[in-house]
Amino acid sequence: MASSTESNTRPIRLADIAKAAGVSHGTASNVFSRPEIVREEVRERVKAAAEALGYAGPDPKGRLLRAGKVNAIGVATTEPLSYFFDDPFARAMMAGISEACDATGAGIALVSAGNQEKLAWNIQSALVDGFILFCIEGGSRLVELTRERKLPFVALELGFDDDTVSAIGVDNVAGARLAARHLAELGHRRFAVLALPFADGSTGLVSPEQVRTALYTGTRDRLVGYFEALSQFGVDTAGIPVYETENDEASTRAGLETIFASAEPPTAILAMSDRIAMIAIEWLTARGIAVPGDVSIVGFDGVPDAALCDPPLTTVAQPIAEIGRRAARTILDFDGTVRRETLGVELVVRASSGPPPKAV
Amino acid sequence: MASSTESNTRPIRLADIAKAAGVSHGTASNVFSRPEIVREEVRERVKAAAEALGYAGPDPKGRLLRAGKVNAIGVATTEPLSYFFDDPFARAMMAGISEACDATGAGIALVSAGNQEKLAWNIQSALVDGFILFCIEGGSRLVELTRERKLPFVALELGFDDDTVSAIGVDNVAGARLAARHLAELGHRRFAVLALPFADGSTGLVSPEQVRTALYTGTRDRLVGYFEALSQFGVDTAGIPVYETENDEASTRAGLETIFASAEPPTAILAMSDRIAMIAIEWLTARGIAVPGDVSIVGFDGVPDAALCDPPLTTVAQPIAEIGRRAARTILDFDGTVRRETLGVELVVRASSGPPPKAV
DNA sequence: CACCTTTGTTGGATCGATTCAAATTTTGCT
DNA sequence: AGCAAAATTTGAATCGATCCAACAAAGGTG
Repeated sequence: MASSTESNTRPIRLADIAKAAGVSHGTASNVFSRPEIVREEVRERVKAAAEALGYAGPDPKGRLLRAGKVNAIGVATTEPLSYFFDDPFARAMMAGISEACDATGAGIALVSAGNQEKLAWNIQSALVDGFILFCIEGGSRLVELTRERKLPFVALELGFDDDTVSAIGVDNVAGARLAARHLAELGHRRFAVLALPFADGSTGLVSPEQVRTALYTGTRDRLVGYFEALSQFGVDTAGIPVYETENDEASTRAGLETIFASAEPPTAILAMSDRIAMIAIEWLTARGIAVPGDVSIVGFDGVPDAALCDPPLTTVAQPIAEIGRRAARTILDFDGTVRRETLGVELVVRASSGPPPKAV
Repeated sequence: MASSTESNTRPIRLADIAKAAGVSHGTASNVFSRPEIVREEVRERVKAAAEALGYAGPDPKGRLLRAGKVNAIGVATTEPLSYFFDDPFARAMMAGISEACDATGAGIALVSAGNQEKLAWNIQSALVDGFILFCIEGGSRLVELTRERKLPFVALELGFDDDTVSAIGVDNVAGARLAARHLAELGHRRFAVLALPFADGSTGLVSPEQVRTALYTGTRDRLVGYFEALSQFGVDTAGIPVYETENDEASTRAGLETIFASAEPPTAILAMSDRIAMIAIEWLTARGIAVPGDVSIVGFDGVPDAALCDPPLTTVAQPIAEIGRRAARTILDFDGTVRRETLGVELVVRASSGPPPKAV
């Protein structure tokens, strides 16, 4: 019940204290923004007036309009807000973004929403100097929405070929080659791929046609990398089942059901994300299929959790934090140019991959 | 090098398109904010003009000043920004906050900074409707800083006795009693406490004097709860070492060194956070001390990770997400009153606690 | 003492929108 | 056609600050 009596009085403005102190609003403003240029006696008088009236200091809302710069960068996704705190990949990325923001004193505004309509509104009304976009699914919509704000923005992962948008990602082809070569060198010849989305809203086994017309070229590139490397080992890539998941538990499990219903199940799984890989490990282990004894798995991303699961995951590690750092820098130091960066990846061999079982 | 030619032309304003379309700016504004009240013919004309000039839509910076509401809540801490994505407790809390924000379409602005000076500035200039404060260390400073903004704010964990600030926390005394009673009932009689900070910047063994003058009453209350319960079992609480940590690895390890240097080391450890407890488990295990065979440990908080460590941690679970949800609601539905809520906790028994070893 | 600096202060213009009472146009009806 | 009611449109006021050119006062110099 505190402060209910004074609740009808409207907040104190700078002009109010200027009047109270008997100075112009210009001087009053200076007292707060450049105190050194106003005479001490006056400065004290204004400060006293501010104190007496209970002035909260210059309202950033007012300052903002004049200054133009918000000094905050928006991070947007089509997922719910909690994605930023739950998903390991997002978290690692946010750590990198945080670091760059901490260094320059910029703030972070998280932008998302329950539904598409609100998302559009939230992007339109976000008070930020630029956006970093997490382009998971619905990435293209997100890009379109953001483009209309006419603010600098950068997409994480070069999701599409559109050269007009800044993007930071990794060399997916090279990374995928690394993963596939590793398994082939261990002796594997029967593979399955658990893929990320090629397009919005579809899941299931993927046809070459779908691959060719993939909306998400990152997914396609990884597949290309897998196949390139495997071809070099004489593997018939046409016979490899490629199951498109939504990078979640349900679709990954469905994919595994499909793949292992086969008469000749694979001895090695190429998973396009660590998330998928870890779900797969759990699924296989629960069914008594040994990893890597019976089936080897290689993930993609290199999230911190991957080192901690059982068995620890062999994976293609992206420099996630570095991507985040660069993305933030791109917005913070925006110079009007489109910037597309491709970073290198690294194969991290752990315990989820080994030679295929002897007897077939 | 895109768009370098047009970079010197200043952004299009609503007034520009009003002129171009030959209507007043009032009408132009209505086209965007209340399209239904303007005649279709005019509406189309204005939209066409906007399209032609490349207008990005009403600038939120301008709208904000008039509207007054930002529609975002600030979450502040004295830790670096990455704290929100690294710390399990913070993450669970943010998940609850996210949920409430998603539901109402509000945004989240993360506020922090590398140093104290920037922190002050960032709090003063954050564009938010209110704050949620993570009061770890330096909590009192954070509260003072925020209070000056004269915006609604709520402190997480009733860190201090100050009744003028809204706060949401748990019943620390009751929770601590639960933990201590559990261990006493298992037969333990020799205890040690790994505490959270009692005041800023101090660590080490704590004297009763320090406890009495504790800045953080949450820490004090937990200790009081521990001692109350143990006294009932005839344990001499005066002989229990209480080591103040900073809730991090270094100080916790130092505390363990101190505690286990004793001739009669404890058989049970009361840790005031899961973080501390998990660090302790790791430290003990690495030294060949079995948990719970040789030493039992009970944590506090109930972060998700606690269920996954080895052995799974017995702990006093706070309704973390619920606290977050309520905190967000408190800001979102602010009614001018001070609100202090105390939520219940629950003992979750897992494998880190068991009877003390037989032979002493 | 006139003149030039230096230092401080003033008040109008501006940032980009929304709002609302008043003015204007349309529509409906006889 | 005439007139009241309804539907649109206008333009000034406002939100809360910062910026800056112009001015005033004080200090220094020949």
